[in-house]
Amino acid sequence: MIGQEKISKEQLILEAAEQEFFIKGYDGARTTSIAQRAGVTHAMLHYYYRTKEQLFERIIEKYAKTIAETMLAAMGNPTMPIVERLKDGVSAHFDLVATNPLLPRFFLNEIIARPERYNLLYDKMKSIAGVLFASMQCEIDAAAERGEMERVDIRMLLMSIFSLNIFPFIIHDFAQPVMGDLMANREQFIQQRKAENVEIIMRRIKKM
Amino acid sequence: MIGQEKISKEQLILEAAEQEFFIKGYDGARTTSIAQRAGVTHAMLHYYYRTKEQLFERIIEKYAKTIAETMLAAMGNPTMPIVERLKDGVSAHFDLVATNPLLPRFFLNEIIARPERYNLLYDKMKSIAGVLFASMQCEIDAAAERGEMERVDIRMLLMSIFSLNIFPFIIHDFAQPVMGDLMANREQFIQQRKAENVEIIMRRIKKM
DNA sequence: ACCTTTGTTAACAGATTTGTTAAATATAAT
DNA sequence: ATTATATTTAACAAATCTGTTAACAAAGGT
Repeated sequence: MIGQEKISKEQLILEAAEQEFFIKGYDGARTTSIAQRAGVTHAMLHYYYRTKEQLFERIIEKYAKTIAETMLAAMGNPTMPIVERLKDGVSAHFDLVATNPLLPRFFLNEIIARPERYNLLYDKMKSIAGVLFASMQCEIDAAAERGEMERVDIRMLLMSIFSLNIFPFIIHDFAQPVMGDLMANREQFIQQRKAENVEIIMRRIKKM
Repeated sequence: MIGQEKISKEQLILEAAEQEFFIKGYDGARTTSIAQRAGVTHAMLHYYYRTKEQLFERIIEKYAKTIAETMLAAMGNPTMPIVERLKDGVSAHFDLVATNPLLPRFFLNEIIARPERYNLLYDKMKSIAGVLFASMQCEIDAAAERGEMERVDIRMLLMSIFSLNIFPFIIHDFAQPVMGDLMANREQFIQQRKAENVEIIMRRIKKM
């Protein structure tokens, strides 16, 4: 059989689980349904991954790095001057979110449903965020002093960036039917939305 | 017993179900857990509400109007001039979201997990939105023509408003630990966040 | 006091779902 | 070819969860 790509069943199950978990969450997902989606019996799922829990953890592990990188991307390139850096951050963060559009909602839901599970993640984030926030705030204050931008709280600004970049993907399927032609072409809409978010943040920090 | 408020068990169950469904979603919620939270046996839950499904629908019914009103509030007061109207809309929408901070995430999740359930809601929204969008866009274009504001797409602007007003409540519990003192006082943070969102939207539409 | 309606409990039944096991088949190594 | 190892299937076991039922208790009206 020429050109017949052979993907292992183990891999098929993992991909099916991803789709199922992302849409229905841990509680809503069924091992039998995941197996069915992967085209195998559910005994196979347990053979490769033992339990639903372990299968889930595999997926969490797989995406933990993606999430961390995405959030870091919003901080932009540290070598740039702060205004450009923020512009770059908005754009880079948006692109990464767009690459995994279902990930934020999935992850937030799981964290809210079982917060104790993610204590390690928290501690890591807290220490990293503390340092980053401080240094960026310092740069902002200096730039504000020079009249290059408004003095803003970096935490508020990042919350705005996350809101603007993530939420449109969360409501995407809900909003599409009521938005007329605006979201008809997905690629086009995403580009427009990115430009809009950059514009909003740039106007927010522009000295007036 | 003076001052001893007596709340019916029927009501206690409904309130417990609300909390449970809001946090864990339909699939994650357990009728036994809801009953336990309400301080009754789970047979009582079935006695009053027959099935988990019907109990869930009661809650959906209860909040459907709230959701519709909240979204409409973002359109502001139609008698105001458009710039003030938008400012009023951001503020009013934020306040309503803040009143039911768990509602948006809950509702979006349920709609995404079972879209077929909400077809009536969709049709109603589509017809209402179509008219409202058209009239607001008309006002914006007229104001832009007079140089009072930037010409923007009302649908993009509303998506920005929804994003900024809703997302902070979705990530609230997740963000709090990493934000230092910023979110320590909830009331204060909410006021700051509202002011920030108004500022962002006003800067977005300001003529430059 | 008596009867009716409503509320409450405990025990249980049925369905669903996760997970196991043992036997059968295929694959690879020696 | 033979052995060992990996994969696959079907049947089953155990746990969980939803929903029912029958017996019992409380409240309210006549």
